Amino acid sequence: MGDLLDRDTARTYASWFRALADPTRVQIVEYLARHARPMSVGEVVAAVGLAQSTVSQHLKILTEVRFVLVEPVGTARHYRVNDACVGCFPSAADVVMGRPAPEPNGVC
Amino acid sequence: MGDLLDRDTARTYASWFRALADPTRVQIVEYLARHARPMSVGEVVAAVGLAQSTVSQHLKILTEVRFVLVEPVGTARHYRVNDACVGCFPSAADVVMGRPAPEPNGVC
DNA sequence: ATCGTCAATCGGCGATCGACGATGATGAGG
DNA sequence: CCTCATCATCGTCGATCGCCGATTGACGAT
Repeated sequence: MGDLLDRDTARTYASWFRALADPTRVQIVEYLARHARPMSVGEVVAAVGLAQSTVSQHLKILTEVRFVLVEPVGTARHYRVNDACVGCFPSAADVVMGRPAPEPNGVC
Repeated sequence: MGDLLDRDTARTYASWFRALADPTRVQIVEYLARHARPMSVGEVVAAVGLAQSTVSQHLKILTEVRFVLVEPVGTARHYRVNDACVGCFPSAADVVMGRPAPEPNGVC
């Protein structure tokens, strides 16, 4: 076992990339980004044509890494892309250079 | 069913991100990158401390998107990071802007 | 030709994923 | 208070994942 990147750092990187490792989530993110205004779950459901519970799960995964932000509005919840994260989202170059992964919990 | 990013484009993006969506693969890529010279499977096995078959599987996934290149050398096979792909690897900004995903099969 | 080495592939196992329907929680409006 | 609307959560199912040991295949050396 030679010298490797810290397992924790690798895990953090993996969790970032995993957020976009599903085609439906890619579509959801692009959809949220194109319509600049925050969108409700129902709108996303209508867009992707999957069950509401499925969309809710995907949005949960995206918000867990703070790549998507949520704000309660009445009985609805509005989701939008975290513009700060668009820039800080790890790149392949970050991995190759062994840079510390951006912490999803902290400020991006 | 509103206007969405093409499913194929989304799938291609997802396959890119999936390559780095596992901590072991992140470690392997960083390991290959740091030791600039092409490395054999056995060296990677010794580094990560997993079974040879497991490492072989990970390397297969990484080479399928051409993010890692392989070259047969005698009975061994040498793996290295595809430097061209380090720059072309899709970013979160690419997804947000709905840009066409780089084709893993073509020239990066 | 045979043996040893290196790595890909196969089959299996437990864990996780993506999808669904059903249920539960919360807030707005009558 | 009750109802409706919106969304999260739960339980389940089949598919895939990550890992392993064992086998197979390809090559170099004896």
